[in-house]
Amino acid sequence: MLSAKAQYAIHALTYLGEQYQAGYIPINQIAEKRKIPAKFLEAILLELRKAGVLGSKAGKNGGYYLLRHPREIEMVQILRLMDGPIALLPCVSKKFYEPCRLCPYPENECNIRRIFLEVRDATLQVIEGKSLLDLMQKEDYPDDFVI
Amino acid sequence: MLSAKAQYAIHALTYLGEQYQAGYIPINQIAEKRKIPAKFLEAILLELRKAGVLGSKAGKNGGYYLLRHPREIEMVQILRLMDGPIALLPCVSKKFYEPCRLCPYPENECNIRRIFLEVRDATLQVIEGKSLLDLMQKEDYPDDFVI
DNA sequence: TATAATTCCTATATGTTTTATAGGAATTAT
DNA sequence: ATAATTCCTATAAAACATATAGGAATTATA
Repeated sequence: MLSAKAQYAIHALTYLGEQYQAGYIPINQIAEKRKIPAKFLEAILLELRKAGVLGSKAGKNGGYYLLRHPREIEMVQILRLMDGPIALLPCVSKKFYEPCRLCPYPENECNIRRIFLEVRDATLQVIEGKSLLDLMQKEDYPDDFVI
Repeated sequence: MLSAKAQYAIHALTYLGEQYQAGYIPINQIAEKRKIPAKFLEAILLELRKAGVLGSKAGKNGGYYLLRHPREIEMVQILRLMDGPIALLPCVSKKFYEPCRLCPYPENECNIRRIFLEVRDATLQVIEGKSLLDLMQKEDYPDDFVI
């Protein structure tokens, strides 16, 4: 399962995408509309900003906004950023690989590994190529709008 | 990612399957051969026994054994037993469903949900139908052997 | 029948991660 | 100036995962 953090991130980002006309969106508005604890959300948005997904403006009338078109924000990046590996086992992870410590035979002969590699590939097959736009409720996002 | 518990369970079960000639297998042997903390493993095997996956015999020369042919032990049952849901979101879980608490619009219109349903289905597509036998290193398990 | 090897069971400890909050500094619009 | 915001670091609280303790019950067999 995704962590609460990852779920909050997804909902916050889709909210930002859906409110694209509204300029800078303050944390509290997102928190209220999507029922996310405000201070926790603050930490999440900070992280998304540092990862180059969001921009922000401090001060009165400030807030957060998407740095790129939702089509250019990869779903898989958000998931990895928040929760780490997509794979179910370290030994089949693309980005967080670690060797198996448990069994004596070599990895490339392991049937456990082979099957969990299939699972990982099936998952990536679905989510690679998916963007924030696919997660949003809007069909009518302007083709070139970035704040 | 799978918990250590789920990984230990998988490795313990495949070990039991691979040692099918050996009769009752004591906890300590599995723990040693698969480098699993013995007391933790004990709790896991107990749970698998209570779930009807394993049988056990107490006393000298006792130990654990598979109650069914490895072909009849479903991978997906083990995963759910150890770690709960296969799905990444509660609102798309088959066996652990919970409604979404975050957004205001109805579930059947939610694009987040739609995509995570795709992910779940892709995962299940791979693992449903897979059995312990598929996870084991043996190709030559007798067609009808049960202890 | 005594002994050793095992599972059984419940409780608890320990550690780690996740989730959440606190609080003040810096920034900005008006 | 003031108010509304982000920024940042620290910490608290809760939950969960991992691991261990220890004695009772069971069983084989010497």
